[in-house]
Amino acid sequence: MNNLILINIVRCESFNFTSPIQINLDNKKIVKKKEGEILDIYFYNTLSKTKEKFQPIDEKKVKIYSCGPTVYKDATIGNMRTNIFQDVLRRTLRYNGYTLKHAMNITDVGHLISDGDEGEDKMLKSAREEHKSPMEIAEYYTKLFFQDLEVLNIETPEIVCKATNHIKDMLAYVKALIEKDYAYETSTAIYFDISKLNQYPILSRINLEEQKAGARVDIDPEKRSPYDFALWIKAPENHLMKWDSPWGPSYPGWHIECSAMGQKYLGEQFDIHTGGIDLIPTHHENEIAQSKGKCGKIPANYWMHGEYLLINGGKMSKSLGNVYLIKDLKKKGYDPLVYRLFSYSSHYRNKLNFTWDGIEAASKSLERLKSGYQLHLVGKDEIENKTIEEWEKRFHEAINDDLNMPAAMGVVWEVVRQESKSPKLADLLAKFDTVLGLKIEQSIQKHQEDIPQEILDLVEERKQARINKDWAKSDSLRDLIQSKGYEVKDTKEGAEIRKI
RNA sequence: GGCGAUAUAGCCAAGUGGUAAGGCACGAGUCUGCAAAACUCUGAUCCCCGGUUCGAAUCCGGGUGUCGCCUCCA
Repeated sequence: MNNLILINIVRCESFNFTSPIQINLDNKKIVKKKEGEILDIYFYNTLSKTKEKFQPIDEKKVKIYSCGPTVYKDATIGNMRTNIFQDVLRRTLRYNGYTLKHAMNITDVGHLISDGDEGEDKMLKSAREEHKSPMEIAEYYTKLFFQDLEVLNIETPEIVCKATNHIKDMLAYVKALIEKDYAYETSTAIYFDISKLNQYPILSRINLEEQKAGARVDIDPEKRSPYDFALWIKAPENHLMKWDSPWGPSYPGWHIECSAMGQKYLGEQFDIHTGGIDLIPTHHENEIAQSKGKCGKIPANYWMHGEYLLINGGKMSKSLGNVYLIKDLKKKGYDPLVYRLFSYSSHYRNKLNFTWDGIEAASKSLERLKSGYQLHLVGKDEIENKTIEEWEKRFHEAINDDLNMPAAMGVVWEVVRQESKSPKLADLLAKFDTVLGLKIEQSIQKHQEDIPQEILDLVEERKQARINKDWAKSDSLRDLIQSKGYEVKDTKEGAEIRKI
């Protein structure tokens, strides 16, 4: 096992634009606690199905594990909703004075698919379709993923770990499970034996006896229970991604990477485990099973899950052609931070319905928010500290109440709308923005197309006409510009041109 | 078939026992050569039926609708 060899992996060394561990310097910016500012935090815990008071293992440092992206395809705005939720969680904990140790995996080993191409690995499918090596695919999509995080102002976790860099750790984990008799070998794989657990499943209230096991999937006759899951899979001959192991050329199962890396970086028990709601019944259930088998413990004390983003009231799917990416927002001229604000219109545990009308509404809101901030910045009114403290407390209570962003935004708008304008209120909004992450201090980023010289000339001509107060000419030029596909608006800073 | 979620103004959405936050749209107004932007103001008794209570959107029972999961999935 010490002589771990990569088989058939092309250019795996080149996949190093992110090192296994990234240190995020931003994490040093800690909001200091003042006297009387300490408030309890409450999180909904999927384990208990209730909202619980948050009590970290360490007094000051919170350890979090997030299930990260599988990098064989584009990350959708749905994926990004979960990432925004996780980022708000980070920022809220820091607002409360905690430091963070947050680990996120990059799944660069594919998993079995069951929708048609039986047994073909997703990573390999992408590789075949795009005529690239699996590592090139992974590198490409990982890069795109981090670009999305950046434009959404989502902080990079302190630790980012790739599955393929931790094969050794996973193998050790599986070996330990076999030694403790929680796993068994068949002709095709190493399976986890759920009958050895005192309780399975833990997160879902499902009676396994009543489930029609295997009704929609072929049952492997060698499995002791239909719910036993693969820890390690023996690779077919033509399989591209495989590693040497005590069971020959093979590759890891879906759940083992999170267990192995989570334990490696955060220990046998840490504070919070996050992910999308869809991970509950299978992935997180099995992660818990693995950890109970190896360490006798549930790995995290709090399990937090983000709900789905719906598209026009239904599920996002390729077949319906309603899969949207962050770049689609940019194409339509929206700052991706508009999507971030849009996500605050609903609580993270509720479904949120994506519509372009909703994005347009959020876009207007973001502009107004920024404008409100600017108005306060140059204000001269006096505001009592007591009033500010009151707002601050209400905002703080909202975010500490299981990240209730819609309620928090209510407080934000009260401050924005406040009749008395004062830089103190601008400061308050800036403080709120350490959690919101909307960059309200910056002017809005318009993703404008390059404006042709012809249009620019017409705009200049119109500018002269306006100086001469030749309104008829000015208006006819505006019509002409519009007929050529551009819209011109007069602002304090001059004409603003936008492609229609 | 099993599990779960949800139903609040035109749209999005907080609120979990004391008489409905907020955003967008609409409308009115201020400003502006006009338009746009910006700013101010304006709207709902909470899916239906029954119950508990001094009092329910909020608790209980029964309906109805919508959505998700049970297969890889944020």
